[in-house]
Amino acid sequence: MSTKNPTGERTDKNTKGEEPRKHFIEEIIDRDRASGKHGGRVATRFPPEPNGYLHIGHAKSICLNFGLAAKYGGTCNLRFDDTNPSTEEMEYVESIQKDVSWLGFDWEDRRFFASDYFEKFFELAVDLVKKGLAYVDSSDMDAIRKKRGDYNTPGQKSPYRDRSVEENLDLLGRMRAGDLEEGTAVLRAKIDMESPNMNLRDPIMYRIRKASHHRTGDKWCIYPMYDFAHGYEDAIEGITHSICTLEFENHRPLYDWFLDNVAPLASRPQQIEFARLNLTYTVMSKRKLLELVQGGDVSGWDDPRMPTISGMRRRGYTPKAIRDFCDRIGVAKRDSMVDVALLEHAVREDLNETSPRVMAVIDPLKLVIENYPEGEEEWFDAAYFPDAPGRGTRKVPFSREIYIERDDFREDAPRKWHRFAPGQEVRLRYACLVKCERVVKNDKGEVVELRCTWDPKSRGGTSPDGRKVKGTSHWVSARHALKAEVRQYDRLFDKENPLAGEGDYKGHLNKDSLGVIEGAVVEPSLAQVKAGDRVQFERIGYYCVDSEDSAPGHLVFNRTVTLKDSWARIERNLEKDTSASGSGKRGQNRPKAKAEGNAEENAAEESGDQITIGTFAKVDLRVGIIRSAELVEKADKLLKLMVDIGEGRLRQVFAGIRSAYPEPASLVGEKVIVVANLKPRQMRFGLSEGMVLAGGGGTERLCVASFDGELEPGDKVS
RNA sequence: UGGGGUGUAGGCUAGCGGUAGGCCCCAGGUUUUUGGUACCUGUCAUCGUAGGUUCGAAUCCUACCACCCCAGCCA
Repeated sequence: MSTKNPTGERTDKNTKGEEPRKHFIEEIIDRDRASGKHGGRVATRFPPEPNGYLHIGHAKSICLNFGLAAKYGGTCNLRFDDTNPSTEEMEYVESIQKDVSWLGFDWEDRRFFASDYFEKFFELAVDLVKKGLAYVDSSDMDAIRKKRGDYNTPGQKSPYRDRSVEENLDLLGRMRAGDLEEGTAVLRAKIDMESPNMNLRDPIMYRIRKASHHRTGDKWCIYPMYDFAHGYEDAIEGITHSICTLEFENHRPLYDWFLDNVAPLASRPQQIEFARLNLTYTVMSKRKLLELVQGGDVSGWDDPRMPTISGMRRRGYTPKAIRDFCDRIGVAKRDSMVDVALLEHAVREDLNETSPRVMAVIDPLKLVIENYPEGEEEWFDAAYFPDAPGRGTRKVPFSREIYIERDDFREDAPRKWHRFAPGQEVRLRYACLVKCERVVKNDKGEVVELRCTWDPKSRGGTSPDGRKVKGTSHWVSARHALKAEVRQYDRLFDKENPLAGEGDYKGHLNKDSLGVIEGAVVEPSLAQVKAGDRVQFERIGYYCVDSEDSAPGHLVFNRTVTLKDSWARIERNLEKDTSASGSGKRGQNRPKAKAEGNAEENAAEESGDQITIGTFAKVDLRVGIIRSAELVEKADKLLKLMVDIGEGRLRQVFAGIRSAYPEPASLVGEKVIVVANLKPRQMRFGLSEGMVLAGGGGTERLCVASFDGELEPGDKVS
């Protein structure tokens, strides 16, 4: 219902994303509280099965359940759903507890185990038997499966379905006592063998399992099934909202059936389902993660490439980043696959705030400052947080021989290269300006050393005469350098969805997901770092001291995530410019776009960077005369041009050349080159019916290509 | 060929009858002793499709289509 206030403004609509929007579960809770259900109480639970380590998908559920409790002043229990002794272990309950508290959530004194309720479950089962709603089926597994039917054929009743209550009670007692062997009998709920919902075709409640349970030992040899147990666990604990993932939607009628057919318990919980998290470039099922661990594809559950909480912790992720991520992805019911870039964004955001900056060189190249006295050294002040100098500084030693990043040097510098190259001056961060004078190579022609000179007046890295030095590089003094091992982690899989398509997902493991670099060097202030410490290696990325393998004499750093690298982007575009002569829109080379590229583009791609003359000939270039030119409002780069190309009408063209022609009137009368057969493009200001060729790039040196001479509008340009 | 769900830009997500908003990605720019950060700007959606109701539909109705889940003595 829409309501309007006296000024006519809608009052029930979300204002510009101010209030965090509510997801459907919060709406359900709001409704329940408004109607007084559960006395307004909110009680949730996080119910992991202790048969594996928690992963980022569980984090979503943890944040949801604990978050809801916090938001509504309720409680959230940690409950181990340990109803299957054959897969569960104490190791897992330890790790789960560690992960939940590390994420920042507190279950206080509410740690529960389903196994604590085993006696109660048995009572409930007996109750159901007495009501004629459960029976012992002595069929074997195979017979039960066959009689269950399938989607198109109803199931058939078991021959044991109509045993008397007495017989059932007796049999159930013997199941419990261990008189019956595994697989010879189960307790089943008597519901409906013809139900279109397979879950309702007399689901199994108890199976015989003569295995030792990690908590109850050998006390039991029958164990309850999930559907039978879960609702009761919730009810016993007074849970109000029992949140689980979508695949349990089909089980909800069962959840309700079990609750409705026994005497009322402490509360009547409601099951609500949401979509589990999927992340690009990884897998999320416990089974597959186990396979990776057991198959030796990773070093363990806490391998920093794993999407497990423990792996991410070791990798350097922060609890806050993970919580933020979970907030951003939202809660809904549609299947989705979240871009791992969003996760990376969340860590960068937190780490940018919290990680002190230090200098490290991953792939060292020696640089000798020829006019710096041998044997001398000086120590420069360097801020841990350059954007907040108050947050502390350290001293960084400088001397005649230093290491720089090999990647920061190019013998043949491309355009826009601001870093080391012959003859180019570069700033050494916090230290000084140096100029590369000479390159020393070995027999194989590899660069082994740079010979430079420095400007003593630039101490601290300042420019004494105000000369522009665009590039700043990180470095480490050779004499003072600490050796370090650096592990350059990358995505575990090289395919967005490793599960899609044919073939085993393991075939898509990223061969380069772990790059171990032994010969890195770091500044001496890092000598005392402790396991888990996080830093930013300036200009490179965020790193974390490995909690297992790092030691004072042997530092090991794990790459959490790289810094954003806009040089990589520039370089990509440069390559594209040289191969495609800068025509058309740049920067749309997302993987999808490539696949959907039209035939011509594909043809061009097939022959590498070159196109055939035939392809080029398809471009219809015409002489055009600009008849009018004006600024486009709300578009600071565009000019609207009306161009005559001899068609008897003017073409409207929007061109991004405003920076070069602040007074567009000067363009009127220019003879220019127009791409005449470009597919018209609908822009918010109107239709753009072609393109005017221009030279230069960026804002500097931009100019439309024009002709002099006796050319007529519409003349072909070749 | 049963049942249960879900469909809003490249990816997430809001919208709850008044004509699509946010975040990520991408592109460009300003500031910068990190090609980082911050800030600004921009591109991209006839809301799965087709009908209908209505002055008005992403929102209501109908039909269709696509995708996901279900035949463990797993959870």
